Amino acid sequence: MTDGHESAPTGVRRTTRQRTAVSSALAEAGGFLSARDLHDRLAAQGERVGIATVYRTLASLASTGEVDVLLRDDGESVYRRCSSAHHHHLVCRECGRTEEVTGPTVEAWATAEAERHGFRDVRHTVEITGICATCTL
Amino acid sequence: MTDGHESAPTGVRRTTRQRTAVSSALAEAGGFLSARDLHDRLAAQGERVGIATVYRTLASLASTGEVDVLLRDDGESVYRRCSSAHHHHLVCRECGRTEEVTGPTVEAWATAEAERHGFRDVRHTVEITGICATCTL
DNA sequence: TCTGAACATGAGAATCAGTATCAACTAGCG
DNA sequence: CGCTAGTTGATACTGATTCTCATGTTCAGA
Ligand SMILES: [Zn+2]
Ligand SMILES: [Zn+2]
Ligand SMILES: [Zn+2]
Ligand SMILES: [Zn+2]
Repeated sequence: MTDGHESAPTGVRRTTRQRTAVSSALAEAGGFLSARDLHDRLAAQGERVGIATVYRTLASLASTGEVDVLLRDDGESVYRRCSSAHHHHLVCRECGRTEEVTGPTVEAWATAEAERHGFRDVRHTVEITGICATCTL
Repeated sequence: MTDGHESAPTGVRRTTRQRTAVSSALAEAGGFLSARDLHDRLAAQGERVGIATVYRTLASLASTGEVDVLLRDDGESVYRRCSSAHHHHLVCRECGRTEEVTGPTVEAWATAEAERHGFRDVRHTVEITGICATCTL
């Protein structure tokens, strides 16, 4: 772990067929998809991209804030192209439909609550789930 | 999948050495532990309980609300004996110290936000993390 | 106390998402 | 074109959690 004589990326991000494919497939999807879902979707449209590359690309997109990552209850991560502004999600447990919600209320509450306990450098996770109007019909 | 002639538990909950051991070990621990942690802890004190049983017991305790389950970022679940009243957690990212926080504010916000979008049967997850006072010193 | 059916257990196999390897491949620059 | 650093993907691997199923226990009832 002293130097990088092997091939540690130095910061250049190349454009490849695979990265483009993953990005646009994710954009077209609109909702949340797991890496596996995305891989299948790509395969269906004839784009051959290795699952490892799908994971790598998603991780990269997530680190730049281009996609949102959600850790589902079953432990699998799902991704979605997402506005970069801080916000939370309202997800339908039935059909997966997702709405973005912003909340100065929670933001303030979370911060206040944390400071009250002497915590600093506060972050938070808020997820709301329910059954959407369509699925209630 | 039509009837249960095999041995599907019908609702009776028996007391066994293993369940007692898991419950009390969890109570003694106080904080959040993974199933593996708990298994090791039991082994250390001479209690031989299969890992599968640890998982089964934890799942059972979680379903009755006797323990809290938290899905960590790395995907592993951690458990903790917990008051049954609805509340959220404020966790230190450095030492793991945990405070329980309740919030009529978030409760109301989450519900209102969900209803505004036509969602019903609303549930929510809220986790706040930060660096506690002790770790800041 | 004795019985037996329903429950529970545990060793090990199976699953499954995600990561590590590493040789072959290619984008981008000059 | 030709080189070099960044990329890819088949595949092995890891680590958590679940499944299998033969064997061991619990406890209501006799
Ligand atoms: Zn829905
Ligand atoms: Zn927020
Ligand atoms: Zn701390
Ligand atoms: Zn709440």
